[in-house]
Amino acid sequence: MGKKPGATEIAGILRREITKGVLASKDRLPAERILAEKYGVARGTVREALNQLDSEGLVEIRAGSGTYVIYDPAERANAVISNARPLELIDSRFALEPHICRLAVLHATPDDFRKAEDLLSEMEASVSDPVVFSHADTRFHTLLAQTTSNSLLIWIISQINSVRNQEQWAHMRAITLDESIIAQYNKQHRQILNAIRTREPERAATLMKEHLETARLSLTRAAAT
Amino acid sequence: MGKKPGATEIAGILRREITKGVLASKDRLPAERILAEKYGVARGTVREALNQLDSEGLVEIRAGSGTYVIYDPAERANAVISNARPLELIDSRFALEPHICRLAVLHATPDDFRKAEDLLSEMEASVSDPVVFSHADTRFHTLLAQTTSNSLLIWIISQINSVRNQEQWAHMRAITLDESIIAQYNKQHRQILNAIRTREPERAATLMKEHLETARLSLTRAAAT
DNA sequence: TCTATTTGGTATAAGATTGGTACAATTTAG
DNA sequence: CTAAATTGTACCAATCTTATACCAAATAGA
Repeated sequence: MGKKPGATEIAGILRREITKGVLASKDRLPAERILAEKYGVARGTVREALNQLDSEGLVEIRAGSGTYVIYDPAERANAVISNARPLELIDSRFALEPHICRLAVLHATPDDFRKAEDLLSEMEASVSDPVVFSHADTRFHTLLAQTTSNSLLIWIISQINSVRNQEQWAHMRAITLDESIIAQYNKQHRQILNAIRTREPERAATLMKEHLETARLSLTRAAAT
Repeated sequence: MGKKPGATEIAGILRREITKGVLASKDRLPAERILAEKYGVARGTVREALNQLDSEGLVEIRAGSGTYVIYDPAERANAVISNARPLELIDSRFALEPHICRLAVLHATPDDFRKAEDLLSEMEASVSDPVVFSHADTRFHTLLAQTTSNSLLIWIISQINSVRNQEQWAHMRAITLDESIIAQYNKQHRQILNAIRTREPERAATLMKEHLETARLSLTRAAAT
């Protein structure tokens, strides 16, 4: 595996150890000569790696003293996303997606409807395949966000979707998505799309709320099992 | 599976590894010759794949050095948020905050009300100081999000609020926040808080919508000047 | 306090590694 | 069959790594 680590690789190794907490803040790293021997590279290479981390603000190099970790893991916002719980996710979607439907009514183009139809077809052909359905479902809700042309909303939805694509949620899909549930979702998706097509903002928003309520119920039901 | 990978397929493999975080930002990809051997293709094919990723902005190719991942979700977040336009921000808040009010009705504690009262007092004492008012206003809306106890919503609102604290928005405040507007905001804030206190979710949500509509109007009016 | 040790800072030159490019032969797709 | 893509090869230029030596700053111990 590790044939010939270079400065970038050394920096990557140390960066991961720092951000993962293996090397805590204020810790002193081993001396450059020690690190060089440990990773089997020249001292200049270790030096270059440490300078990269220094310019990133991860470590502080003090001449004659050593190299110290200076890193505040609290400002790491990504952890919030990774640790979001299912009901928190649903509540967030409850806040966002009905209004996204209202905005979609205002901005949806024929091209958007064509793409949405394709996704609905794909989902309707996948009632027995939760994995394929779930992927198309995510793209459908993403598409609705994209029709708003609001980059901030699109980004927020993409962040929320990144949660759903994580490994821990695969099990959630497996226990909540049976054929009858998927069939119900498909029906609701089509109703929502129709309401947007006929330019009924409040109806589209209400249908989306019902859709999310269905999802919330299937979640709590599964959790009770 | 491994039939005959072409340049597009190689690019797809690497793209997934990058976006899924297997290859983190600043990491160096294996040398073209290594990748060619790994995937069983010629170096030219790997080269084409890397050029695709380069034009997508996912990697940076440096002659004599290597190919480096430059895709960082966190940086993208900053870019999106920094470039958000005022009306996009209002629309996003329109999506989020009414429902946050509904959730606040369910979860608000006496301590939350006490903190909210403090902020209202601070804002009411700042009708002639847009800077102080605006700061307290941000904290008020943040507090509402915090009462939901939904870490995902709290994080989203904090991200949105980070926009409002930026320099370019100072000018926006200056031209939209005169004394009468601030007085109106204060009145609306108090109405919202009262609706939450009396546990009227829909009334709180409606009042929040009216509040945001007022903000939207003052924005468009200022933009027309 | 003074000294020895440890640590980072700098410089250098040779050699290894990497991407850049060109071209003809071959395979694949339409 | 034709056009495009892939392959295999060779060489070039840019960059990085190595190895060594010595200097300066900080630290630890007498």
